Amino acid sequence: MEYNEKHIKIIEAAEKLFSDNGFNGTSVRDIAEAADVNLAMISYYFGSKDNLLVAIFKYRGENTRQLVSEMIENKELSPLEKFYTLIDFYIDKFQNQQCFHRVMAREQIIHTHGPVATAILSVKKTNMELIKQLVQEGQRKKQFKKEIDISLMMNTLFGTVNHLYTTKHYYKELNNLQSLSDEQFEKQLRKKLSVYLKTLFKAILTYED
Amino acid sequence: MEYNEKHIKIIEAAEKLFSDNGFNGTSVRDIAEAADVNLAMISYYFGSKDNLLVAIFKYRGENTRQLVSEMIENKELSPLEKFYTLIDFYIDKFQNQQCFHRVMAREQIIHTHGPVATAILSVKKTNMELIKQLVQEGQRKKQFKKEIDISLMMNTLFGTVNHLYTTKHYYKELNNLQSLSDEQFEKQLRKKLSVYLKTLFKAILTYED
DNA sequence: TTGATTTAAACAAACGTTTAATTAACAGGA
DNA sequence: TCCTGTTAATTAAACGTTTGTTTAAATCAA
Repeated sequence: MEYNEKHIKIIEAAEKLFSDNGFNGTSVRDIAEAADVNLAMISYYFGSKDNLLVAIFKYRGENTRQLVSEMIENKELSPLEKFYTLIDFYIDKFQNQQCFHRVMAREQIIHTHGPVATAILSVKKTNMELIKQLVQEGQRKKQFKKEIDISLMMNTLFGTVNHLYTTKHYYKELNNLQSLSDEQFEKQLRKKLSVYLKTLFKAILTYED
Repeated sequence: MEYNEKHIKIIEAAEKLFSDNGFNGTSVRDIAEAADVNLAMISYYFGSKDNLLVAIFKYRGENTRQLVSEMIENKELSPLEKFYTLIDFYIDKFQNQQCFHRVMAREQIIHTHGPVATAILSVKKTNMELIKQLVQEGQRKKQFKKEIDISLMMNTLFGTVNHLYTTKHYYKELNNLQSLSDEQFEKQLRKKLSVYLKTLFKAILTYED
């Protein structure tokens, strides 16, 4: 699917509104106004509001694979270093596309079947494969431990990052960080999370119990 | 707030529908039909649909504190054993109240302010305090390591359990477990998650890097 | 008889989508 | 360069539903 400027304007406006108010909490009229296009253009371009949601997932789901797989095939880094890079990659992804990930976090709960679920599943499958490769490389080189449940481990990675970024307003409150500016807070959060996750995953990957 | 049978019938019907279709994806008429009450009774009892959502959070947020704090004050168990009990407690909670936790997972993303956010924050504060006590006890007894970011650690606990249970249909697919019956799957998931999290948190709490 | 509960009906507002008319873009032929 | 035929893009208006909430009458319990 090719998207022109107007498609993208609509997609990004919808993404922001879905993120703030949810899919059903956003009207097509809201989107049209935010994207500064006529109401009917949304049906004309995407067919329906549901299809627009699917378009958002397709639009955002394209680039990831190549980036991650290039990084994994990098010969310079040890498996653990690669994993550290992967962690920072996902943190950056959540940080830079917070609207999208909020939409995804909400919609993946409801859509167990249908086109949205299919789009999400395909991204998850890709992630799973790539991480599996990386873990197996680490195990071959005896740098990771033998018994690693990759699926649950991914759940911890995405679950932690996802939960933290989608509910960061609670994190801010619980840690009395309300005085920080948004930028300061985001910067600090990112740094802390990065250090924390690297320690955590070093333990998961190497700690024999 | 006192809830009679009819209140609870409405609350539980709403919880199930919100879980399946989202808050804005569920009409008051749907709820009335599912709860087998007249449409107007919902306004009569709760005032509005928004208040009904708040009522769900209050209804479910009541019991937790006492259960957890009794468990933490139990003198028989070591801090690590207590933490293991806590993990199983939360797994059971998510497993037994999946509808509620799906609603919560979705709504906590959107509600950054207002009565829903307040209700959620109060539950989180309680959890945080109790876990903090437990971690500090473990540190005093030299069984846990010194530097532990409790807030991020909680994020991992809730993030992992939450993400896994709210997106278990993807987990099932990704691990080719479609042939399992729902009961078998749930049973297996619970067991695996319990073992996994105990290993994981033993590492987080004791592993010095 | 009084006040709480329950009901069917009605309310205006908002919803996603479609329609039919209008404008813009652009091709090929003079 | 201009005219013309055709398709694509854009618009305001309207469509029929559905929405959350309210009303006013009816039923119930005490």
